[in-house]
Amino acid sequence: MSSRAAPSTRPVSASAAPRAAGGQGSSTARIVTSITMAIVERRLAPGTKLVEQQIADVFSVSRTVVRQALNQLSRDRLVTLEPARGAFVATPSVEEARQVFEVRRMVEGSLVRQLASRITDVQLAQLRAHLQEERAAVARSDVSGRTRLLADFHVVLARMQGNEVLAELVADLLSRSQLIALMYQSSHSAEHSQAEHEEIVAALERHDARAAARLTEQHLASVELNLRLDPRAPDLAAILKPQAGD
Amino acid sequence: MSSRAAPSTRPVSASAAPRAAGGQGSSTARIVTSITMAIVERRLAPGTKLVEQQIADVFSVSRTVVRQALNQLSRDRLVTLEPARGAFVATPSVEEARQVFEVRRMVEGSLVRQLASRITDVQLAQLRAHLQEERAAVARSDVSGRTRLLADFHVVLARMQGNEVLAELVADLLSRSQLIALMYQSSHSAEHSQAEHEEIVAALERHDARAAARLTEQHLASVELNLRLDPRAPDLAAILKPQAGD
DNA sequence: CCCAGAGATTTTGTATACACTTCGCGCAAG
DNA sequence: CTTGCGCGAAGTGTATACAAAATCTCTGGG
Repeated sequence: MSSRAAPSTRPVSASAAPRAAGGQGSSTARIVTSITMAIVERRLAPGTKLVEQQIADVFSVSRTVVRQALNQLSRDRLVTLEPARGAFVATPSVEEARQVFEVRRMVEGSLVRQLASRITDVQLAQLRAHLQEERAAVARSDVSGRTRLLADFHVVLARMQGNEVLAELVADLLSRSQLIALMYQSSHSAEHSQAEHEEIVAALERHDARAAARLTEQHLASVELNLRLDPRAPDLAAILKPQAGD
Repeated sequence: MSSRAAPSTRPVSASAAPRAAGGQGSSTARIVTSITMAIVERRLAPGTKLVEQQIADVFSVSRTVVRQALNQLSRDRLVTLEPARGAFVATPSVEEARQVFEVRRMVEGSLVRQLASRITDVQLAQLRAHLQEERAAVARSDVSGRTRLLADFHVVLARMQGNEVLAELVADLLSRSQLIALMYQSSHSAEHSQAEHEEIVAALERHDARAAARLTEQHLASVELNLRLDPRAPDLAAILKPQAGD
């Protein structure tokens, strides 16, 4: 039984985690999950200060545990820790957003290119099932569901490569992407994203590596271009009016 | 001044860190650096148990701080945390080793391919300077110096893309690679690695993206193939005789 | 001689306490 | 009315204390 590297508590991406939000792992994992969910589901706006004692009260634990959780979250880039000042929900800069998407294009492009040749029928069936779920969520305007499914698509692809390190990397980039997406409110419609996913899967079915990679990179470029990455409005702007979106 | 994303205390790779090992950052960063160095310089064998109080005594701090450091190290995959059992120097499995190298081929391949077209003369000069240092270290059989330089080469390349997220990712994969390399003692000679670096830079000088990418992927494959990744000898073997190295 | 189990010891996990830094408010001077 | 200073409140950083878990040891039985 080749022992898995480490548990590492990655909450985001429901498909991977059998047990969902409520999590019953170690108390610190529970807090990490809760805060991650809160950020991704935009109940916690970027820039929000996270006071240790308040969080400790909410979860009925000591600050010790909360600090551990905040440390983990800072490694995930969902939270930034300012020495002696406290923890804040991260406010990724425009530059960081660009960089994250560039890395995603590189990683996911390569991933899909390789996957195209080796993908199995079972995996293709899995993908088609996932696409169906996406379509359903989009159809019934299930916002939080479709957001999760559209993100999970990428993690599902990563897992299919059978490379856990890669899957975790993609999951990591994805949680950051979600924070970015909600900060620079995307004009990219869910329908559009969903349609692009269909195209990628179609290319994979044809085992057309070149097309699959190109479509993936285009998809990510398209998502990025539809962010409001106005260079004149640095992160501050988003911080100053956090209530804008929802 | 686009604010950098986060400090994040990445000790490995000296070129990036102006201040070296002795580090005077926050006490927890100091410990992370020290332990990282110790692992990479193989003074701490894989599988070694890291007892919190012992470390606390060494650095004259409380366990609180040590625990933070161990948490960070576990996020870097240099240490694994077993609940209620303690922290151990990581013993990456053969499978994990393969996966890390696969991801590196994907990421660094893409990176070099892109870099080939946009690389500047100044950057090429930097690379040539780095190669010279490598040659010097190899020539004078400076083992720890050449190990560091050969690893840094990859981080230097990553930084040149001007993508901090990417650079950190590569640095991350690199520290894991170094742990892997020392666990599955490589038969890959430093001279060989160094020569391959020369070839990659030569391709970059010609702005030959295809060749540069191919050479990079070959280089990484070559490094991986020269590891003693004997499938019959799982991680346990290395755990059972932790005192071998030093 | 080997194995199993209860108690002692070590070590981790969590809570609490305290010092030091930062932030906000008020007060006084210009 | 504005501006600078200082004091008080709030919050973080670290140490210590205590409880729970695991490991080790020693003893008794098979």
